[in-house]
Amino acid sequence: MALQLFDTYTRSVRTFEPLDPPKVGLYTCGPTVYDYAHIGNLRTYIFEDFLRRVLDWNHFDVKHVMNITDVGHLVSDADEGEDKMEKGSARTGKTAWEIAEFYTLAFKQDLERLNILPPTIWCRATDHIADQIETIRCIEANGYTYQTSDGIYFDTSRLDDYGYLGRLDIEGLQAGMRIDMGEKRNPTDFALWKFSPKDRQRQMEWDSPWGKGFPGWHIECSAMSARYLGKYFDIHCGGEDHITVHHTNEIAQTEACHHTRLANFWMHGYFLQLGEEKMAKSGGGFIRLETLIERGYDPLVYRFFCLSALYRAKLNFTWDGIDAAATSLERLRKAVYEWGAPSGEPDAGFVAQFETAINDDLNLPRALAVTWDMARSSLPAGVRKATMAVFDTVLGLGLMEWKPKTEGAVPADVQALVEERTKARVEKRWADADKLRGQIAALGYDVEDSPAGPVVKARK
RNA sequence: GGCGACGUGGCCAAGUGGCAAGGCAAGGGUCUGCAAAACCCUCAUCAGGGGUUCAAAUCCCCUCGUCGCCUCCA
Repeated sequence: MALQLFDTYTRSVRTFEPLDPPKVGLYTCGPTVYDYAHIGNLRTYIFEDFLRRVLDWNHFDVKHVMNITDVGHLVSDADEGEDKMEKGSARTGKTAWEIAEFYTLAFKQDLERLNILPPTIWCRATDHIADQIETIRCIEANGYTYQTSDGIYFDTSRLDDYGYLGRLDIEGLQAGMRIDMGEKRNPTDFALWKFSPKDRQRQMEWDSPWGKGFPGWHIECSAMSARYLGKYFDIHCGGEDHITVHHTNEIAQTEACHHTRLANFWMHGYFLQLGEEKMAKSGGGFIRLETLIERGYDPLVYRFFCLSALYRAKLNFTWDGIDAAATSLERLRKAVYEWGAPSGEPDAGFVAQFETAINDDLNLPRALAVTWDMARSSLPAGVRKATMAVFDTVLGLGLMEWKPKTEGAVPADVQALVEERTKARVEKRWADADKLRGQIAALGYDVEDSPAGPVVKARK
């Protein structure tokens, strides 16, 4: 079955065909590095990783570009020019550059812990100021800009199909406006270049044909994607929140400059819901991957959790849900481990079922169901293992490498009790054995009898 | 105020016109001295109402509920 993907631009599932086979250009909007990523952010990167792996599965040659936004997105279009980087700087006393570096490293560590494949190319906004200026000049030369007292703006009324991606109701937006227009001509207009405030020095500012300042929110993606992937490439991804503003404006910029709609496919990951509301950096409920680790979960439990829902549906985060994922993943890992070494060919039938699921717009929940069917099938263990090796190239759960944890040293007193109990069991003194198990439990250890002898485990 | 999405068993979640995947939990069972682990079995008519159809969780309408976007946001 050929790969089918949902395209937000056309609001339909389409057969994916590269523009220039077998090459595939993939651009995924990266983080703004002014704070840690929360697990809601990470859900989107996990989705993009599944996409990347499914493209690999289909033998495409993927060039994956991810940006790091290390220059201030403005707090709003109409404000005084304060941005999140400078704000973070004021909060912590570090320079904006140090903050960007710190959170970039933290972000990359999160990706690594989640088994997310690194992109082919990382690119930072501050390394591409010249490209951004060049793109703005191009837009200006084509007549889509105007200047106000605080910057150069994109005139969205000049594009007939502005807002098509988000199916924006421009008049409706006018009616229910919640934003301060400033000097903008249309509510949907946005800054391409902002001037530095006259009364103070910004940490991040550059010279430009329009004066000293810094780039607007959306221009970096148009500029950097064009540099690395060309004016029109295969797939552009991001979170669902990007549909109506960020990606809509990227498309506007690129249409104004290059006369293309930037990407052939537009794909969006949907939000992780925390109880009744989305997880937000402002407000409560900021859960990081680190938070899960502190609570004793393997980071891959979160990846597994994301696997249980479609990328195109919101997913409810609950601790019960995480527990369920932890238990489930543990069982799968143990089973795969106990199968021993792979032998023979992967089972063609199950591989075909798996492929049908993932090629159907990344239906990972169904792929996971196939995985369980396969795991519990009557195939020889070696074949199951060989088949799982193939599945895990997409699942990315590290199933082939996993080993049961070798228990840390058990305290001598516990060990002594365990040995005493073993002796009691050999002599069939059951009451004594149970009593000893109780004593061991009181010290915080569980003892389980296996054919190979007792297994002692520290209680969580 | 405008636009949009969603509402499936105790929980998470597939399925979008033809007898409701999967995981977790729960109950029962096999195994075990007893347990644990593992394995097996059982467990839903799809928010409510109306309509279209031979046939609807799946299409249309209404009601109720929840959420997202419109402001930096994955």
